[in-house]
Amino acid sequence: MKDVLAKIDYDKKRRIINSAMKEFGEKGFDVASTNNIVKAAGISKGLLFHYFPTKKDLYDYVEDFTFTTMVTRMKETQDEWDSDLINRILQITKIKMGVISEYPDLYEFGVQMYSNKKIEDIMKLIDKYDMQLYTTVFSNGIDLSQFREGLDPELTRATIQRALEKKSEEMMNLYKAGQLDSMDKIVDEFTEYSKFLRTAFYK
Amino acid sequence: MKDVLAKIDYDKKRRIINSAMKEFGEKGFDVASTNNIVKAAGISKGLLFHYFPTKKDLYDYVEDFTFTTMVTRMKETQDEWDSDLINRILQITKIKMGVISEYPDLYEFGVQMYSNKKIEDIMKLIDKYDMQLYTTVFSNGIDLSQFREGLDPELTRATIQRALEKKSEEMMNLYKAGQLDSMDKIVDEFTEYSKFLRTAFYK
DNA sequence: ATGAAATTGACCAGAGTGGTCTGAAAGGTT
DNA sequence: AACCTTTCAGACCACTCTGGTCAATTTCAT
Repeated sequence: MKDVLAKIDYDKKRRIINSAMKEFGEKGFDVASTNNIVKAAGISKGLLFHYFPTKKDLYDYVEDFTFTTMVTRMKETQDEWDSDLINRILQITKIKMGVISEYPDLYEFGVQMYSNKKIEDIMKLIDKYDMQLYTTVFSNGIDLSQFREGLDPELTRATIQRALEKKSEEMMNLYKAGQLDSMDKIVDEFTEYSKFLRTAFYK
Repeated sequence: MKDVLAKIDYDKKRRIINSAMKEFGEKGFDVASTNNIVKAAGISKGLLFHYFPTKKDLYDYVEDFTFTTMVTRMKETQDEWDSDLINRILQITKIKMGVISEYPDLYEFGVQMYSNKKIEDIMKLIDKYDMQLYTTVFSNGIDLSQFREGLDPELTRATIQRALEKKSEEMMNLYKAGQLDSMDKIVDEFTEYSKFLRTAFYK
């Protein structure tokens, strides 16, 4: 499998991965149909099973690909991470956007992946892919002394994070509904909104 | 259909509705299996199709039931709605919790319902069930003059709403994962968190 | 021209589908 | 008890779709 897989044309591989992510992400492993995947990817059924002997092999490959991609992208920028919470969230959001614009269904696939697993299995994955650091990406190394006096720093941190995450979900929904032309607009509005949060919470 | 339906034993009806909500909510109309529904409801296939001539009839009934339940519950408390944003959100959250504890899968079914429909069809439903008021439940009749000077009132409103919604999602996930024993705990922690938001945003 | 690699899609057995139908059980009325 | 109606069961049906196979064709480097 591996040897035959290494030689695939890059675009074809991307098409297969994207189609598989979408189908698995929408329906989960059992209900996902290989027929739909090959149709969406524009290849024949025989070819898919030439590359991936079984449906499960395809799923495992996509899962590994998803983790590896996210971890790699985050590691690349790790030494530039800001200690200011809002800047940090902006950095991570930009990374997410970058990945999503290349693999539009990676995120939904990731969500589906998590929701179908027991907590212990998720722990194993986090361990396997060296993601410990990223589970605390919004708290580790963050400077909490910038917030206004009289506000509990940890609650302030949590609130800023919640507000920005919800905002980003709202924007992503608009984008998916086709009511937002470019991803850059998301980052722009995001930056604008974070100014308000600074006046509300920062010294 | 209607005449035969009116006579069903209440518990049996509730079992059928809950099973149908769960199956439709998880898998959507096409993939949902009537076999699974009857199995979960503990009735025979013949009986289900005695009450609901087709799968579509069952789906329509559950959809109507979901809307009607939500609207009714909200209308009941409408005249007590608070003009204070945080109190209003607390009120609505309690209503939601009440419904969910009676029909655990109603909420997921509702989400699924929306996600499979075009915007225009959703508009029709909102119209049909007289839900216009509830689409603006967190902005209509809210007193924005209580917020601190120097903070944009609309952005403040949106931020409080985002923070509390995200918080409630976090709690619901804990509850679904079995890490939270009672729904009351959710309301308690919710109330506690809202104190912080008051010190941060209110005069 | 030749051999190897990539690619196709008709095909398979099996599982599962929504829905039907015969008839058993339960309950009410006389 | 006898009879009728309503409620319920589950085997059964025709049909669709599944993951996976494989012989045949195309592509391509040599």
